[in-house]
Amino acid sequence: MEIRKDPEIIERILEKGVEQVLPSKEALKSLLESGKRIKIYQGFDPTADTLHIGHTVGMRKLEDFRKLGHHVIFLVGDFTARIGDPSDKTSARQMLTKEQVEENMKLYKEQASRIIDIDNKENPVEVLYNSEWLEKLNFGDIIQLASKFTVQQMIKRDMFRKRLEINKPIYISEFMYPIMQGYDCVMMNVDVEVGGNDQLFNMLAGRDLIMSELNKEKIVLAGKLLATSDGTKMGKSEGNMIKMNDTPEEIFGKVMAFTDSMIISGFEILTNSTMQEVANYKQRLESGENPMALKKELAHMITSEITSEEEADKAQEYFESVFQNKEQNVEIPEKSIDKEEIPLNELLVNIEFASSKSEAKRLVDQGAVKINDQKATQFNQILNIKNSQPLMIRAGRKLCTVTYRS
RNA sequence: GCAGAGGUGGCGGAGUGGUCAAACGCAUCAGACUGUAAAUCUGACUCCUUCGGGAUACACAGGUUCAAAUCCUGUCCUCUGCACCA
Repeated sequence: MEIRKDPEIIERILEKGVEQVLPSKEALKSLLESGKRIKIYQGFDPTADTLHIGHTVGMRKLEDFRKLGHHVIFLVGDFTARIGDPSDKTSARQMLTKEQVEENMKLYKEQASRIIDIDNKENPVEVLYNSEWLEKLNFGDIIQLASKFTVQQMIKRDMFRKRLEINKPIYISEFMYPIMQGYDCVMMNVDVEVGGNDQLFNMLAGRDLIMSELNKEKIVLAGKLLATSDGTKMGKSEGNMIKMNDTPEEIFGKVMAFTDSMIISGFEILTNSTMQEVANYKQRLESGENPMALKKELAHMITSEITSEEEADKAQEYFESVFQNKEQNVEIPEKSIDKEEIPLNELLVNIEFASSKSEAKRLVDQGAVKINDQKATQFNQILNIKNSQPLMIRAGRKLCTVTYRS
């Protein structure tokens, strides 16, 4: 495998969307310029049934490394997912079962391949599962590993310290997570680990471990996190997180709901734009261009990179006509139900616009629900689905048409 | 192990026998205003309901009482101090 030293790609790896590189950017740079083929990985824990946009940050990095001809590993953290990463959790989390994890894992590879060329002919990405080695460890091995770390090291970690301060429990199992991640590094014998900045602690644990086990310096590349102006991580709530299996319309809409202060970092972190292009966007924004227009460009770009160009065009058209010009002669998402007649509140639950009938009722009471553009007032009114034109239902920001399916 | 404190809704945190589906704050959702932005104002925020109500709920399991988040007993868990330092 020939190793390329394309300065543009190297520059991008080192700068774009990068929070920090340890021990230093120079170290990584000289490694990339050495012509040696290096091994890079990022781990993804299948704790949810889909990857989300935050994952694409690291995947873009992996793709750049891959393009240069390096050995890239996409590690599925099927074992670690079951234990749970304590990062940014204020309280310990529920462990997942093996079945749940397997279920979640199914779509990961397909979704990742939208960003990374996993099956590339010349330089494919290796996909590994960490249960392969973690499952085999016995108690003796684990003690052996654990003895490489001290409690002092562990409680240096910000979130553990916070919990200590507010007298919240910290379980020993939570200390094991960084150790497992470190062991991954050792088993794969990697040179570089990529991850979000929230993973810094875990990644550093691996750095120490690989140093003592293999006498090798692993470089850690920590990516920026998409954050709002007040520093809170974006998408912590389910509703706003852009998932890889969202429809193009949803992706576009969710980007449009970004706070203005996220636009520039959105271009930097979530798209393939070059640093120069990002600087241009920043320039345009500062010169007083309507943030909304820029946000639309961002939304289009993100949507097309996750789905396709045509899908993004359609999503934009949909967004503009439905939400901006309030037109209706556009194709809107269609849902079908198998009931001939149904009360409104049940319908809202059925099409997942509300999670319970009580909630559906509340939405109606608050004037959030419209049927064919008429505000609905009766939460229990019976709708005839079978013998009518498709109904257009809107609840807050959500919109769809409902048809009968026999 | 001993002693003390404590476990309340997504989170923080009031409440110490009835007026508590639980103050207040944050988060969230909706309405108004907008650019599906921010800020602001308003409302909602367990579930079911024939919209009158009903059923669950304040760690868990029992008990006292007309009535319990609130009192009693047991269990589990957390924190602090002391002891232990294998």
